[in-house]
Amino acid sequence: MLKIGELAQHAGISRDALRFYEKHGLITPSNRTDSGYRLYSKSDVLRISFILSAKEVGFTLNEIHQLLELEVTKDKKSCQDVKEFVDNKIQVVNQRLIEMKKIKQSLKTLSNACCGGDEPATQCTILGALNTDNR
Amino acid sequence: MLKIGELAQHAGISRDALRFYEKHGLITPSNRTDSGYRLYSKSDVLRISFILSAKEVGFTLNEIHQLLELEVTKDKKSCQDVKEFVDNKIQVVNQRLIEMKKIKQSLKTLSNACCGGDEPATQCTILGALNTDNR
DNA sequence: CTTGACTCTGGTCTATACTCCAGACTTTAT
DNA sequence: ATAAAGTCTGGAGTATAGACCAGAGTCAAG
Repeated sequence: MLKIGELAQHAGISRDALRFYEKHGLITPSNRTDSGYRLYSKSDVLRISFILSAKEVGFTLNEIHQLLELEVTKDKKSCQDVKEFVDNKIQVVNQRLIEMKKIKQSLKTLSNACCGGDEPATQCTILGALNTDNR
Repeated sequence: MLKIGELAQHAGISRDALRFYEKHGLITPSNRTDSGYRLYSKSDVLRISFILSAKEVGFTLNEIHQLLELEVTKDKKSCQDVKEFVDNKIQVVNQRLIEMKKIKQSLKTLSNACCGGDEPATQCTILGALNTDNR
């Protein structure tokens, strides 16, 4: 069981962020000490790591909440509903993957076109790289 | 040359968003009519499309500004500086790509595990999918 | 030549995702 | 035993990315 500061450090976020997530229903510490200190279990750690991944990927806390909710409402929601929701998210992720690869290619083009020495970066513009890519 | 409403429609964003980007130095319309209407050129369109892609990928407007600035400051910044900055962004993108693929895999696992009929989604939890993936 | 759609500037308002106190209590280290 | 470090709740403040509105001017069609 981890105290909030330990989990925060482990996850690389602030204590306030953890309390914020809790306030918005994304996570509840498995336990509290008698004095009221939050105690986080191993599965809490997993949950936080999912939240952070999903955030990194561009989901809002609200969407992440919905994703996590699927667990809670499992008996009420039909599989079909869940499947539709999730499949929709997959499409969003796919679109982002495409954009991401485009940007990455542009950045790479830019980085490569860029001399690497210390001469003026006359060639170095992203839009230039984009144009180059588009040819 | 497009007026703001036309560009907005074309790009799928609001006029306000365009003016907002302008206020924050991400784009300036190439021209104005005598009466002061903004006129956007082809390269403005390209610029907007870059901005939107970069946003989709998770860059903040501030970061996008910096990326676009590379163009403006090309004579002041040495290539080495630009390269470092860009290479750093590439790493960020790579990290996001990894997270993205992980999430996508989890969502897929979830979607597949999910019956597809209308029985209760007893198996359907993301954390479950994550655990399954991690095995 | 007027009406409706569009645009202008400037300002206020909103949602999201936190951060940063304050004042009080708890735990840990010396 | 006491000081420092950590935690609690509640609330105010901040940054980002716009949305929305008012009042005034502009343009296009009938």
